[in-house]
Amino acid sequence: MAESSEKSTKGRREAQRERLIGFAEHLIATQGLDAVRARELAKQMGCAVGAIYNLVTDLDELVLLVAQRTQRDLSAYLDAAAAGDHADAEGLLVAWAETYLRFAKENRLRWRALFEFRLPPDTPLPAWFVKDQEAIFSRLEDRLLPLTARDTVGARKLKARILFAAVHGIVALSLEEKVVAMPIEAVEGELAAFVRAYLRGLTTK
Amino acid sequence: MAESSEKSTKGRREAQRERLIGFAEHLIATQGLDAVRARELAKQMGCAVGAIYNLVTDLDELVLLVAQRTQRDLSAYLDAAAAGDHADAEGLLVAWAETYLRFAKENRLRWRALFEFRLPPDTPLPAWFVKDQEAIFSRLEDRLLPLTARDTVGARKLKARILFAAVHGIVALSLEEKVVAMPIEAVEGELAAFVRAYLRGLTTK
DNA sequence: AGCATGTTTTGAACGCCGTTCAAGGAAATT
DNA sequence: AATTTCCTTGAACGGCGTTCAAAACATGCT
Repeated sequence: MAESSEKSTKGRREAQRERLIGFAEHLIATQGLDAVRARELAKQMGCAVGAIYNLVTDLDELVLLVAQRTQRDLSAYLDAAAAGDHADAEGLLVAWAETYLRFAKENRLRWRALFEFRLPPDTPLPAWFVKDQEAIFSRLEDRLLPLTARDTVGARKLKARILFAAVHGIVALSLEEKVVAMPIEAVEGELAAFVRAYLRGLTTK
Repeated sequence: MAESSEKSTKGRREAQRERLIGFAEHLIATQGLDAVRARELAKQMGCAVGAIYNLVTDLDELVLLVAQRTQRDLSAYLDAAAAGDHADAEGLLVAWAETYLRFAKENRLRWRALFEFRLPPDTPLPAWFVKDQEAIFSRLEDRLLPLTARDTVGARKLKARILFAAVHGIVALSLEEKVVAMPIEAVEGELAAFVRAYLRGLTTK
């Protein structure tokens, strides 16, 4: 009957899993990565600690699932920014950089968790996680195309990632306050200039 | 008599502190930040757990002290790179970027710890830590001077930090393997081009 | 020398943590 | 109804950072 309340037992399990991810997401968003603790989650779920390990193998897996959601939210931000009109490819790339900064600012703890989590050494990122990441970068590659027309596909892929990494570095060090004298307000004013300068340098040989 | 073995009790305390920092540094260098554990340090020091808290208020403080050493080592790398001869300011800035990458590669865990540690929220970085950091950036500022002659001091300070942050982001994402398809070897080949492109873009209005 | 005073060292204990697992309960299958 | 399969429970395990009463040591004084 009611399809959203119980359904098959398999569907119920899946629903519980979603609920768990939601709680973890909320904990991360409000208190940071370290707040994801088994006993707290159990309390919120209304179950015993052990039950969590039926929905998820690890707390690490849970964190990764939240990270996936965060990546998707970021993707949505970028899509929204792309919807506006931009004179040229550079305009959109600049807008994306500023969108990234805004996303990080507005979702600080969740965004931070994206780079803070560690999976056991030599464990590669799972394929489902990488897939969402590719989606983000493929956008960048497309927009870099007009500016790097003479590059191979591989070289362009790399340049897209380098541009992202550079912008990320700027955003990260500014928000993390690990490096002094990089106040966020000042960076907001300079980020566009940075991207423009790099792109200008890319094209002027 | 023997001045290096005991001296005043105050000096002994200081020596023990150095020894402790050394062990912590070694743990970080070989096993990462999480390996800094009170009981393990006590074992290496040959004392009881509690004694550690006489030399250091926290494990956090200890980590910060190690971070300071790492910053200084990085400083030495940069100095060494500056000793070579470079045609122009750009040449040195490029060399520094590549030196930073090399430092991160050769001291991976220690370098990572520099950005991984967290002090309690709203705790500012201690002054003694900030001081060593300034030393690193002031170099950059000096070299950026010819390229940003028309900027105010503040604007140049910011640009120096932005350049560092950008390079750091590229190095970090490549070494952390959180973003796929940024293999270190490929980045090694592109980092100089990135810095050159940015600097070229900076000067060509 | 003995005693009193201050300082340092000790390690058991506290309150957390992630994770496991024997036991009991519920649901599905026969 | 009986049986098998699955899920849930929560005490228990080993580990963590940190504390603190008591013991050991050092120092100064008579």
